[in-house]
Amino acid sequence: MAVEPTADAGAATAELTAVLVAVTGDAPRVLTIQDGQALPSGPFESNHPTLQLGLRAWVERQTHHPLGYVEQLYTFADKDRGHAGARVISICYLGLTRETRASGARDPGWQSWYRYFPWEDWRDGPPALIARAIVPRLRAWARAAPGNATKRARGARIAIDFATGDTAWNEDLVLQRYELLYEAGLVPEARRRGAAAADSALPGTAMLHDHRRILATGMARLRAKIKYRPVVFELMPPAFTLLELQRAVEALAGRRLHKQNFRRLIDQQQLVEETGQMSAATGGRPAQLFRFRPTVLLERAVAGTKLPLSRPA
Amino acid sequence: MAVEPTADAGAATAELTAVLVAVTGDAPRVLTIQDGQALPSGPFESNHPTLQLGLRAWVERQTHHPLGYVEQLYTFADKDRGHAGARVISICYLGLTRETRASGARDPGWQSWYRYFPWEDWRDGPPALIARAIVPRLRAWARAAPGNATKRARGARIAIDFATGDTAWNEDLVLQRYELLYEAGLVPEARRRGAAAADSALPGTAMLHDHRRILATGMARLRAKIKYRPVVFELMPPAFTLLELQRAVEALAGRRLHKQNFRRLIDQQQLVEETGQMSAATGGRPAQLFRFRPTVLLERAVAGTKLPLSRPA
DNA sequence: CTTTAAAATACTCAATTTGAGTATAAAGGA
DNA sequence: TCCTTTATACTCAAATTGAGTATTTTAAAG
Repeated sequence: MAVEPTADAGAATAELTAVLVAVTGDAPRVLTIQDGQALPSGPFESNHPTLQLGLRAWVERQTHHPLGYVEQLYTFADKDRGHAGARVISICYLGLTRETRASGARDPGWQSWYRYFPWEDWRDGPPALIARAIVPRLRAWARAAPGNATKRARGARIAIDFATGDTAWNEDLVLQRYELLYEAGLVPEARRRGAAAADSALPGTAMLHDHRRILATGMARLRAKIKYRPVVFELMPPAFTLLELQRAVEALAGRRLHKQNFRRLIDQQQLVEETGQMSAATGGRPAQLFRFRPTVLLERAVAGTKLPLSRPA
Repeated sequence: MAVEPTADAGAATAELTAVLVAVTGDAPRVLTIQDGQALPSGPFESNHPTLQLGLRAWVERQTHHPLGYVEQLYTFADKDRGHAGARVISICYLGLTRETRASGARDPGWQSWYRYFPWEDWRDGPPALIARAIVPRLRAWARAAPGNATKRARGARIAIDFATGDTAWNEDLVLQRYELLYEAGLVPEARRRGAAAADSALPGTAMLHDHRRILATGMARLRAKIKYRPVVFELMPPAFTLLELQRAVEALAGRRLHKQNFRRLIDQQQLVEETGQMSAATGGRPAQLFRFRPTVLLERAVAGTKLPLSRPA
């Protein structure tokens, strides 16, 4: 077993793809190119010591944004990823960066990620399109399954992923939901492959190649992560109010939090400290401005930064 | 930004590396080659539709083991990974498989992972070598740091990773601990690079290339995962007693569990069902044999399969 | 100057979950 | 018959979690 790679057995081309996330106000943003149809990606240049540094340099050169937290997402090397012939290995990263408002001009590259996944935003309750468009079509697909076992299995997946049964909505299942819709032929990307022909389109913008799947992977990872690691920090400006922090988390998670409990947790964990300054109130009583405690940066590998995502509803 | 990859900008060679885990009795095993000095790896053959299928086929051909759960771990493409010249992209996977006892003959390829990380096994309390050998040397390294800020930062990392302060031992930090030892020059692998020269060796077998780091990554991932996903199942035989299940989890986590609470959780989550048969008792009162409920396989993407890893001590 | 809306802030409370026990039953071997 | 080993049944207190009420502070609208 195992072995020296022969000269060209594993020959391939490597490229980087990035899911760069920022939060502006209450919108979770992702950086796109080609009019919102693709994620930034490019060839992997081999003059960097590590992949991660290569990605950092590349992103910062392209976007002029400092990149806070970076994490590897997934590596795809599936056969028909568009390019025929030589296999392309695509190494995908998730990157978090501070609010983007460059200089007044809204950069069109930063899109709300709910543009691509409208069913993922439950901040104002269950999106109507789930009950109206998604579930009925998925049910039809389940009924059309070959055997009885398959029918049941599909039904169970629908119940779990879209909370139609007694289980509550689970915001982490972004990728599973996308894959379910893909298999059911409800997204246009599915048409290219062998899957069932795509029905009339569902709301939600498609992307080129498998970029929407990559975005789903990034969203799922980030949503899972904010529950036990203080990564939101990377998305916040140097000083912020607690409500702004809460709104940022809500934007990412796609659901509302209980304000009092959110604050209880935040100060139990001693993640922030007062700056002494107050915010230019945007309506009500002025709020204190906080900053992250410097030790958080070090401890970030550890503490259980659980966030009180509220339950069923 | 972004772009068509040019002809040879991202040229590279791809190889697969696998961390294959099994549990026999109370030993967590990992499949190795070259007399326990390396993880199985080989060139990535491009005639498979997806990476994962490629890995599966490759592993099953090499080891004649059916592969249960497979998950991508990490992709390395760092410059000086041994081979000079062309960059090698190494895509690493974690794979779980059933108990290995092929036919009586103990396969020497399956090694206890604590052979490589003796400080990670806390099942019989804190390993003596931590207090005796590791912490003193790490402290010396911290004292030798250039600035005061660096000294403090190193001290904090030691406290968190090796539970010297008031925080409890966190079994998930396998990778962080390895990297700390690496930076401190306490593992022989560090000698090759720029890091401080390795001291007289610490207990724990080293591996070739960066395979020990990859193993650490796999261990960390698996330890984190068993807490919220029912992946242990992939490691168990078709029928097993609850104690055997508990021992398997303990083997992976490297710590003891509270028996009664473990069982409470197991049946709250309805993960198993009785087979009706009893085990050939190994000493005491015979135990019932259980099997996993078939639905678990489907739901495995979901349920919070929390395991009661016991606290501080 | 009063009213109102938008927040911040301070508490309370019940239900669950968690960690850790004690007590008892069943089996086999010395 | 005693002893060891394991299974199994309960109990209990502490901590955590989810959800609520009540009160205060400010800016802006009327």
